[in-house]
Formats: sequence, C-alpha cells, structure tokens
Amino acid sequence: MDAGRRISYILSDKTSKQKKTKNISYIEFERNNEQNIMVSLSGHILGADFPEEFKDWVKSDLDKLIDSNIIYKVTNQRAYSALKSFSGIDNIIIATDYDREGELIGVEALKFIEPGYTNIRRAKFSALTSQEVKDAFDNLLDVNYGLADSAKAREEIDLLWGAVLTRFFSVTSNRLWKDFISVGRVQTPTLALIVEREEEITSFVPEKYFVINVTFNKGIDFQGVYEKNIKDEDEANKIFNAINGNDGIVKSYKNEKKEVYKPPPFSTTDFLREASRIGVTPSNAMKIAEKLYMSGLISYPRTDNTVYQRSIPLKSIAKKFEGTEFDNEAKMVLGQEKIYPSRGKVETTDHPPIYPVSYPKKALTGAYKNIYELIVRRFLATLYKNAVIEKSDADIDIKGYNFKSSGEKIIDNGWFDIYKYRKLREYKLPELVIGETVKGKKWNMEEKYTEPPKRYDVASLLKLMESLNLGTKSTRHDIIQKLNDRNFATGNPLRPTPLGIGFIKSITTIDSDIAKPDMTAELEKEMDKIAENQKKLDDVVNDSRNMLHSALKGFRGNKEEIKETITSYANKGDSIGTCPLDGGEISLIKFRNFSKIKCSTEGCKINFNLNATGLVQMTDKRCDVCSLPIIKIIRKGQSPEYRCVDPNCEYNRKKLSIGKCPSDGGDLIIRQSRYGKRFLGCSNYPKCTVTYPLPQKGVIMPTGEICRYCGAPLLIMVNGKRKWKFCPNMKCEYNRKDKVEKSESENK
DNA sequence: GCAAGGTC
Repeated sequence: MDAGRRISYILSDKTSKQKKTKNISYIEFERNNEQNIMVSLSGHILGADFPEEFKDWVKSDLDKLIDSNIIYKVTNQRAYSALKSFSGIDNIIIATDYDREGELIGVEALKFIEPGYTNIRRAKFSALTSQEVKDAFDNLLDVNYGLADSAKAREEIDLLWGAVLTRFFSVTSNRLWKDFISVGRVQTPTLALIVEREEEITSFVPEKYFVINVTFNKGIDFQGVYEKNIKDEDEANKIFNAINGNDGIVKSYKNEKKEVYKPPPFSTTDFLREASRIGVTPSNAMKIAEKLYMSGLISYPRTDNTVYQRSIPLKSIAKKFEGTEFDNEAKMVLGQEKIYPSRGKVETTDHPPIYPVSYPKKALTGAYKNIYELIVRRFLATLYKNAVIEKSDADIDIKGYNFKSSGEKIIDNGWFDIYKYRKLREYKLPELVIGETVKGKKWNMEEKYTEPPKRYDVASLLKLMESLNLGTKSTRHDIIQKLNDRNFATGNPLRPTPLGIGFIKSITTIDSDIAKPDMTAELEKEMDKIAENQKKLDDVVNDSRNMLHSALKGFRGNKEEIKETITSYANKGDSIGTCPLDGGEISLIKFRNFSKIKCSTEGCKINFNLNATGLVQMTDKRCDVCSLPIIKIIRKGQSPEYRCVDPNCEYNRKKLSIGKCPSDGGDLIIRQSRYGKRFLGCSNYPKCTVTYPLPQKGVIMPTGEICRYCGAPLLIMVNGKRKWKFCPNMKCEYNRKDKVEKSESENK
C-alpha cells in the first residue's frame, strides 16, 4: 500500500475508497463527518529546465545560459491532472514527507489546485502509524515556504552547474550526444574519489617490514607479537636472535568485561551494506525492499533515520514473529523484563528506520526471503541485549623486548544469537600472573610488505558518500550506476575507466568546488539560511551564478589542455594484448554504445569497431579465413566467444549462422531489431526478406537438422534447466505434431 | 541531450 492510501485508510478508520476515472486517480474518505479527497503525488510534479532557445549545445552561449531564467515543466502528469480536476475545495492539507524535498513537492502541488482559498495547512508525521498520522491531522502546522525555497535553490543550482559544465566539457572535448561528458555536484566528486583511490594504488610503492611473533605455552598455546613492525632488516635480525629460544616473563596482565553493542536500527545505507554482505547488490536490494514495502511487509525503505520513534509499537511487532521461523528469536526478545531498543547517531523526522511491519502470508523465496530475514533479524537484534566478552591483555618480556598477547572470551552471546550474519570469535589466553615465566615454544620472524589501499566497492563507496553528505538515501546507488552507464567507472570493486581518469584530471586543472564534496557542504549552509529566512532564494541562486561565471572563465582558460587530456586518455583505451602482426599494443577504446579495437602502430590493419559487451582479450590464434587475429569475449556465466577481429569477416558470419534459409540458401543469422528484439534473418537481406521470430530469453543452438514440414532449420532452445527442440516457423506443424509425439514417447 | 531529487 502506498503512503497516500495508508494515510486515508488510517484517517477514515478503514473506510477510504479508491476512485478512478479515465485519467484521474484519487481516494475519497470521510473523517469527522467531513468529505475528504486524497491525491497521491509520488515525487516531484515539476522539473527545472531552460527555455527552448538554448536547445543547441554547440551554438548556445554558456554565459547567457547561466543568466537565463529557469522554467518549470510538469514531469508528473498523473499528479498534475488529478490536482487540476477538483473545484470547490475548502481546505488543503499537505501531507508529504516531512523534509526539505517533501515541503517543495507540497508547494508544487498548490500551484495546480484551483486558487482562491486561504486555508492551507501542513501535517507533520514521521511514521505511518495510526497514532502519528491521527495526531498530525489533529495538530496541523503552517506550510514552511522557506524550507520549500531551500530545496528549489538546490534544484536550480544543480541544473545550472550541471548543464553549463556538462555542455562545456562535452563541446570542448567534442564528445556529443551519447558520448557526452556528464558533470554534476554529486557525481563528479564521487568519480574523483574513485580516481584518487586508483592513483594511490598505481603510485603505491610496497615497503618491506618484519613481524616477530612467539608461541608461548601455559597449559594452552597462545601468541605474542612483538610490539612494533620493524622496517630495518638488521634490526629485525638482532631482535630475533636475542629472543629466539627464550622464555618470557609476564610484565602486565589485566582482564575486564566489555559489552559488544548491538547494532543500530537500519538506515538505507546500512541496509544496503549488509545486503551486499549476504551477496545482494545495492540496486537489487533496493528493488526487493521496494517490493516488500509495497506488499506491506516492511516500512518505507528510503530513510536516514536510525532511531525508532516512540509511536512504533516495537513489542507488538516482535509478537508477530511468534510461531514463525523466528519464534525463538521473538521469544528471546519478548522474554526480557524491559525492551531497550538501540539508537543510532542519526535521527531524522521524515521516516522511521527500516523495520518489518508484518509477516508474509505466502512464504517468500530466494533473495526476497533473504532480504526479509535480514530486516527481521536486524529489527529483533536491535531490541535484544548487548553481548558481553571478557577481554584480556598481557605484556610479556623476552630479553628486554616487549611482546603483546590478548584474548577474548564470550560471556554472553547476546544479540549475536539473533543476528546470525556476524559472529563473535574467541581468542584464547590463559590466566596469567605478573612476574611468572611462560614457556616459549616457537619463535618466528616473517617478512611482509605494506599493501596499497583497497579499491572502493559499492558498499564502501555508499558509506563514504553518506559520510561526505554526497547524494541522499534515495539517489546514492543511482549515482554509482550513472558513473557506470556513462563509461566513467566500471566493475565492483570500482575502477575508473581511462575516460573517467582523463576527465577528472582535466576538471582539476583549476581549483573548482565542483569536483569536491565541499560544494555540497557550502550549498547546505546556504539552504539552511533560506530555510531560516536569513537569505532569499534568488540571492543564493544569483551568488551561485556568479561563482559559475568565474569557474567557467577558469575552465575556458585551460580549454586546450582540457581537450588534450580528455581525448588522449579516452583514445588510449585499455591495453588488451600485443599485435600478432607487428608487435604493437592493441587497445580497446570504449564508447557508450560500442568499442574500438586499435593497434598502436601507424597504418596497422587492426582498427575495427566491436559490438560486444563483456571482457575482451587478444588470443594467439589467427582466423582461418583472413588470417587476422581472433579475439576472445568473456561474459559472466557463459562459455567464451571467439571472433575474428574484423567484424565483416566471413568467419564471424559463418559462426553466427544457425542454418540455411529455405528460400535462397543464404545464412540465417540471429539479428537484433530496432527495438532490441532478436529474430532470425537471411544474410541476403534486403534481397531476401525471410525472417523468423525467436524466443527473447535463453540460448539458441543449431541442430543441423531441417524441418520436414517447412524446410527451416530446427533449433534447440536452452532456458535454465529446460531444453527443447523447435521449428522457428511458428505456424509450422512440427511444433504441434512432432513435439507432442516426442513428449509422449518420453512418458512411456 | 545537460543535474539531482522525488518515486508505483
């Protein structure tokens, strides 16, 4: 159930009714003997844009674009027509999310309701619980126009900087249309983080160091590690020779009980990180969470909040899991004398943390089951007790050198019994007495190397973006996806592409905030001033326009360098091997919709387009037809594909051929239609127009057999575990007769 | 065609 339906359902004591005419959908309900209409908005209704005259990227003057007025276009037609359709309204209550963007969405809606009334109020609730919603509508507030303006400033400044710099970098590097260079307040600093990390890794010089450790024994074996890592080999040898073969004397020993705190309630970022620990990617986890929310199983999944509001009936929710597979866990939680939920650092007023709302009537399966279970276990864990461990630490001396030993013993497993994704580990250390001698058993010196920092994976990047305040709970994973789609970064862990590196190098030629998280921080300050009526929307946007003029001036001064940097990096591509013809370097240069394979030697034949997704490698093999090299394309979960590097070579056509055309004997080839659907077509097109439709999913293989009814080649289809033979001619009798005969004979 | 922010 969406938010609008839930609110009206609560306010009307479950008597609300959904109404739908041709274009308009709304909800009617009665409350306190008054008729109400509820219109669900679902996001912004208006979007900022520039006037038509600035349509052409190459011809538009960017300084004029900066000073242009910003127009607003309807982007949510459904909400717009619903709002437009009513008249004779006495009161308006805005009940959007209680945050900056929510306030703006509400104010956008006011624009489209018949004017002429004065009574506009605002409902403030932070969870869609019965109590909160009813209280909110009994205690209405005023609309906060300043808050809405602060969001509008954000929107206009993002459009101005984004559009102006996107156009500047795209036009300057001559990468237009699908290959444009996208610049934005959130995406560009995020890409810069990925590029900076890659540079740290490539410039990293490993350093050698030595670790000395000793296995001691007192009843049981335990480890002591020399207190320092030693860089100097001579010093390491000196220490090792001194301690080797000797016993130790206990210099200090202490042990104390420590609590291991239970985790805070789930925010979106924490949820996505934990989901990726159990093997579900953030975008998948988000999709699943949205579906669970829509089916009423969990609360709203987009939230920064990590503190349960008082209105959430924690105990009665925990009760819902009695008698389910979480029976034990629920009873553990409910068996406590009092329940003290954990609290995180962030507390917001728009939504509760993510928690389960109900137990599914129909059992969930696959990733849905795992994600739901994660949310349930997290919820119950936040209501249970902290774990307790006994931590012991000792200093042990051998010949004047200090070794550290430590141990951890579980006293009470606490919440770890519920949240099975984490485990407490025990490290044994016997009880020691200061001054006693412990026997040495093994003495060891190890040579190690310092390691470069790790690349960010999607989970750690989400966390970092959150701490730098880049993006919001709803947009962060989209931004990472965008960097992927725009050919700036790839894979997980994320690496920048040559284009990504070249672009960041070129944008950091001048010291502009657009590549740093600072721009968001500054914007936040200005937005707060607007919200508190200390500054006006237009003044803030105009200040930003002036900063943009001067940033643009700076970039213009480096135009040649920017062009050179981006093109040289983008054209360098990734090296995928050496050229078997002349020993040159073969590069794969990626564009948004295709790639180029090119040899570094001037005049070399190898300079072809490549239409393929997946990892491309050179092989030593040569094509039988044209003797150019064969390339290998690797895709996840599929056997590798081999192709001649020349896309027009006969070798590739034969390989793709799935049989002969019954009309003229040409090759039937799997092709893609304009709309992305695959079909079989004759290689003699346009002379021969024979085509056959194909199933859109699964692997299609030739059989070499010919259909005895229509002469088309018979094919085998493999989709998951199922596998069947068919004739691509849908009307052919083969599919009715021969297929039936076969399955009957299998039944015998 | 541009951004980032909402969201069935």
